[in-house]
Amino acid sequence: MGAEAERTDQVAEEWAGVAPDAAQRLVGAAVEAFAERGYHATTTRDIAGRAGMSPAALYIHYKTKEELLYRISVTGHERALKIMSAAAEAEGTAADRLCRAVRAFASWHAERHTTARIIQYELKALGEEHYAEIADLRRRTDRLLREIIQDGTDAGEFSVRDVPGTTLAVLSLCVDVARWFTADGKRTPDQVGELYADLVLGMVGARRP
Amino acid sequence: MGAEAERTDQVAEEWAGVAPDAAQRLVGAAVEAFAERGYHATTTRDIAGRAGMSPAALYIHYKTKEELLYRISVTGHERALKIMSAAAEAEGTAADRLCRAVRAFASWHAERHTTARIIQYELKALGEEHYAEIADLRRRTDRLLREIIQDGTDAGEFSVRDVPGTTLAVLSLCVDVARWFTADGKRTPDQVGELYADLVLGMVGARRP
DNA sequence: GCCACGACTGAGCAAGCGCTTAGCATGCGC
DNA sequence: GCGCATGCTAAGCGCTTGCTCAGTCGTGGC
Repeated sequence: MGAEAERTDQVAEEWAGVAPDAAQRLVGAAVEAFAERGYHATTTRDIAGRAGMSPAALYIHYKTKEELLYRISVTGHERALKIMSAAAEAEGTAADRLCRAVRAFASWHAERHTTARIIQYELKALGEEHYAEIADLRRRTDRLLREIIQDGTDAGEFSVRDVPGTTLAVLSLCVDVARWFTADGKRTPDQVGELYADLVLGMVGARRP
Repeated sequence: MGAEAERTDQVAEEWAGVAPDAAQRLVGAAVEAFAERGYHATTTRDIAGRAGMSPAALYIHYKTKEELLYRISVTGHERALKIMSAAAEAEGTAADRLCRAVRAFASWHAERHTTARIIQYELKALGEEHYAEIADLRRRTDRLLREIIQDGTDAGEFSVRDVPGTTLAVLSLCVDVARWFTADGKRTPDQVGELYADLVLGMVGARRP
């Protein structure tokens, strides 16, 4: 199986919950097209074509092209938030939780770099109300990470001068994986997660031995 | 003077070398428009309008809309490379040079976040030949940073397990400043540079006291 | 005074955009 | 067998896009 088909399979799996089948194929096609060319450079004809349908079919399942972006954005942000909250609520020291959080968050941005690229770099293309909803999900993700870093700092595990600034930097580092990661690069998503967890522990002054 | 006019002034200053005046106003207008809405969402009418000219005037000074992006991209990448090479060639320990490099590189991405946003996030909109030229400038920037980190690791100043991976992460961290930085935020570009230099020294296991 | 020339505009072209509409198959309840 | 909802397509509408071109304006050389 070639890299192309593999990715298509992965995209399909990611949207397995969407029904009916045509709607699922459309959202999968949109993810691929948006990630490849950007939202504004993607045409509704392109999306429909990739899904094997006529341009008009798109509008039976989605009101506008922006709604497709919004659905992708909500699903992606919810998944990212879930990953972060799973790590935040885990047992263990702050260093354990930070390590888990960064490893999972960074490797998700590598593994699902197509979806991640869209949700991180096409925010401005969302409508105003949709943007506000997404911004709330983003704030919640940020707060979870900040709390871990604050906990570690309070407990003396970390040595961090600027907790909000460091939180911002760690999030930014993980998010930007979606920009540079490619499936044919020399690192697997897991390796990226490992590397990043190690680097971030260094950033907060709690490098593991 | 309002924030709007201030930014316009800064943009004008950045492109002060471009002649004639109309070409300079056009490239400044393009920087603002591309950074605000993205390349594909910006129309040539918008650029010309911001420069106080008719749509046709653009084509006297630039062959296509893509040429404007290319000029912005070359200038921006050359400036970023110059910043990196100044730090790389400086006197001092590897930690000194890394600190300088990150401080200058990150704060440039904050200070000139409009230009930086374009050159970092609109690469795919470049034509093939133009892209190849830009990719070369990027590789040179990467190499300079990697050499600093390699030097520090060889000298025992740093403790880095994966030099190319860490280089990628540091560059990614600095570059992504352009995505989240806004002039009305609570951090100045210099403060971002200071914070990031400190965090990166931690990443390489050489945190200053 | 007049011409040549570069800078610029108003009008507009061909192509492509997001999206709509009318109509056609298919499959279900009865 | 029939009516009808559903999922889809072919055609195309109104508009915007990047870009062009004929012509106007202001200016410097002679």
